[in-house]
Amino acid sequence: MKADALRGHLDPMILAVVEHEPLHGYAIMEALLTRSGGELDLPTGTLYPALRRLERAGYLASEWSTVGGRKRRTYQLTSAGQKMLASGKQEWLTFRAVVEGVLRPGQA
Amino acid sequence: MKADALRGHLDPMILAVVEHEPLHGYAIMEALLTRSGGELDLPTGTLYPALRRLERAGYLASEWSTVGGRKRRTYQLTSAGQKMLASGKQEWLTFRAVVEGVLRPGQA
DNA sequence: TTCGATAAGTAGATTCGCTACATGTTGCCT
DNA sequence: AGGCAACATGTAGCGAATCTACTTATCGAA
Repeated sequence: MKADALRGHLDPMILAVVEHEPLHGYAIMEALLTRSGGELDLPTGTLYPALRRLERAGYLASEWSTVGGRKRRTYQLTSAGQKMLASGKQEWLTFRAVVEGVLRPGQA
Repeated sequence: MKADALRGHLDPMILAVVEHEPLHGYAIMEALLTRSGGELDLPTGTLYPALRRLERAGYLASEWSTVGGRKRRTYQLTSAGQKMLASGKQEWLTFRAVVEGVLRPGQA
């Protein structure tokens, strides 16, 4: 999968992963990897800045903790983040329809 | 639809539009608009540079003509472009599976 | 004769995912 | 004991592609 195919789609994906349970960065990476069937293996230089961006934008809130001697920053969805996620899901459906309307991927 | 959702997906869409008939830039814009149900209204500052990029990359070939006093540059798919389009369609399916695996857009 | 549609382009800004680097802990294997 | 994989977080700077805004030009209709 090409690098910048992700552009503009990563944010809702991150929000989706913490929708039902708060997770720390590393766990978010693992969740994305699992949910994508091993396809989405984000470099830390992508994920961590993205998380800070989402927090700065008010979609995530974070809290530090220490588990087994390791420091974790755990992120949870804010109510603004919930709205963002909902509209992100909707936008995805629109986007998918647009691409498939043009691409007609069923046809060889 | 957000601006950079398109990132990395525009190229195969352009190639798809000229798959069965060569078209000039303006007609490609219209075809994208039509096929996308009015959603994909590209600014010329996006489309024309993209076409030159695709030609430079060897996926499109162009030819000038004059129709009704207006100059047109008509683009057609090269054989490299055909391969690119085919793999682009395949990549789209992968990408869609990745996003939907993470997003689970059916769930509220 | 002005305006919308047709037609093609460039310059420059912005954004964000990437590579590469930096730091530190824990626990297993040899 | 030493080393290495996994766990955990982060920054600096690059590059590519889409965008806004602008330019130029023709044609037909109001």
